[in-house]
Amino acid sequence: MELKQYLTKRFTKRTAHCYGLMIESYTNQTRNAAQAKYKDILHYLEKRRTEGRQAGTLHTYLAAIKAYYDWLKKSGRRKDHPCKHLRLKDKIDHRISVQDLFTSTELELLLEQPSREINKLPSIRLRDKVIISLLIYQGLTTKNIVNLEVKDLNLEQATIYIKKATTLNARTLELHPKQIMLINRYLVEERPILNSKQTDKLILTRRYKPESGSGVGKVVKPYKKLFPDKDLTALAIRQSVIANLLKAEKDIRSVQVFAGHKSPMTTERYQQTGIEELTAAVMKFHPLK
DNA sequence: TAACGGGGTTGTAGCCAGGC
DNA sequence: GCCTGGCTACAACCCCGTTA
Repeated sequence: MELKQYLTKRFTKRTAHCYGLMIESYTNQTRNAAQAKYKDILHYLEKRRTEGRQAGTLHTYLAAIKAYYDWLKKSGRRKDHPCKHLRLKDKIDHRISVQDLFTSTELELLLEQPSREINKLPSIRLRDKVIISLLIYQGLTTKNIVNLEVKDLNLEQATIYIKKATTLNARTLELHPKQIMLINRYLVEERPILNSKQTDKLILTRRYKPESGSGVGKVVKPYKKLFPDKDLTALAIRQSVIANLLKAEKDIRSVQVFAGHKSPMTTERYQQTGIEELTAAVMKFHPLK
């Protein structure tokens, strides 16, 4: 069995692809990689570490390398596994940088900004506003937004159904009063023009196709200049919504359901005590060297 | 020809599950 | 309850094709 075939069989398409690239990088940079020893693998990882790779990335590289030697062993090309029990000491930082998040007032500001205007193409001004509203009121991920269908909306009951994603639970969320009219206008005025291919997806591109995901980031990008000290992304908006909700409600369980987190541990990462908040602010403006 | 979207590539971060 | 390993989604970037 060839390596590519082995990876595809063992992992998902995406992971197999990533691991394939990482293994290629490893074998290109390691002399006689197929017969490499424990110290050769450490040397390679150290090299990546000095290049500034984050702990999470190093763990991913090691997982790919382990898969490579699993394949060599399984296919009879090698008898031993040089790094089967290798564990990295690099710790992955799971903390959310709460000091870089946005307040509810700042987020509402996004919805009040004029939309980008592009000539000679179908208007997507309302579509962009709908996307912004789903980010700042429901804290959806890009994938959540892309997967939305018209039937997931219930404007009469002011709710929206968010489908289950790989790592997030399904949930039904309330729509903000400001969204009802906005979404209705999008459905009546813009979407019929964009929907020449008769798809059920809610968010469509000006090329008449369902939104693939890259467009969500592009909707957010023009507003980055409003917050020069922070990094405005779709993900940062979601994190802000969750953190603000936790701050206001202090009820982890309801915030967990809102965010779609499978584990309350994930939601807890967004919680921050006053001391931690203060420390974060000090570190941001007066970093200790 | 400019502007845009789509798709591929690459590196990073989020999330979950399981072990200790 | 914390830590770690593993998987995958996301963001940034780039290039190419399409459209006006």
